[in-house]
Amino acid sequence: MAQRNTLKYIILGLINERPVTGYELTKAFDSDIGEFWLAQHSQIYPLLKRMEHDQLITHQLEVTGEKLERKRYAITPDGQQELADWLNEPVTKLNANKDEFILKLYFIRDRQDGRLLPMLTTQLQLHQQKRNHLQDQMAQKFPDAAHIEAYGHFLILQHAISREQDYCQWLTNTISNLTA
Amino acid sequence: MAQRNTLKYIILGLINERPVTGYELTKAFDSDIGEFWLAQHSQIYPLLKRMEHDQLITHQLEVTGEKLERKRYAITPDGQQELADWLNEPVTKLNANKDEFILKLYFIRDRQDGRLLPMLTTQLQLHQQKRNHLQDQMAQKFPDAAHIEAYGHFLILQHAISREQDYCQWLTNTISNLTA
DNA sequence: GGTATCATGTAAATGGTTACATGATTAC
DNA sequence: GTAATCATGTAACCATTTACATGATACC
Repeated sequence: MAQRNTLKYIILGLINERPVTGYELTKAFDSDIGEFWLAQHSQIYPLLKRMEHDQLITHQLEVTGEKLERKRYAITPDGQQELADWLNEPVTKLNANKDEFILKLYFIRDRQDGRLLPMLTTQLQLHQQKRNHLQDQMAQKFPDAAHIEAYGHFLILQHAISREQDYCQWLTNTISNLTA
Repeated sequence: MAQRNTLKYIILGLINERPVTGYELTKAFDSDIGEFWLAQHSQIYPLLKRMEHDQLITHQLEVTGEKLERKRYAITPDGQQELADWLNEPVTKLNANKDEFILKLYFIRDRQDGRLLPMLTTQLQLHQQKRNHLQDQMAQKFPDAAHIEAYGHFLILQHAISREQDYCQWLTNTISNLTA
């Protein structure tokens, strides 16, 4: 055995909403879900093939214009079962969230270290950008707070914003503490 | 090319503080740094061998009791250079922080979905435990707020606590919003 | 004497990234 | 016509996990 194929479940979840192409799946990781998982098309296409072989999904060919083909994948009953099993299986442990900036910080022992301030300010910019982006997404996708369709999507967006807010706050506090 | 070997730099950073054994390195991922990166001994021992071959580290044999040997690794000038280069190289992008619970949540569309509440409460327990653990660590490792030696270590612990605090807050709010 | 921990390795399998590769369609 | 985007794939390489394997030492 080796690692658990989480990507498979993400793909099942996305296809379960509506039939999609590999290209559309790839795009999904640029936004939304990309906050919490990443995947390139080179990982997605072969996995789709394998999942079809395992009868979790099927595809139909579509043609755009003269020749350009695309495969639109739909979920099978087996696929739906596997998705449901995954959703019902409780998450019993938290995995480390990998953060290269934090790792570097760990090795800065001295409060006076000249690298500290530039590291912190660069990082603050990145997280502020991300926070702004997420807030734009929220405004765009959930303009009406009273009528929320995709509730889970709303929740994770809210969580991501809160997380970035907290990250910025910590960085800001640390910077002002250093420069005081 | 493929993935960037971040573990190498973590190991260099740890060995740079003081000479350590593979066993001690493995233990380091159970606490402290384990918040932000994980590694098993099966990954560490071969990498140590490779790093020694690349002349980033060297080792000396120590013997405990009659026979039990251990290799205590020290950093070389090349290793120190490589560590410094890594630390100086700015972190210009944020990577997705993988969170399986959040992914599952994404696929729950309906606010009335019966799976929602148990998922949230289980997750709250996990994050509360983690927060408590981190607060214990803080009290233990940094009892005197005025005299902080390992400043980076202090900062990342502070950050981890703040992050878990925020996670718990979001879960608590979401739960009370659901049950209202 | 037994159990937990110290201590170091290897093997097999899979996950994931980067690069290579090709061609069609759309919009300017 | 040309650049951006749509669309799908493969190859090579490395990271990471899980399992297999062995023996010593410390503590009760």
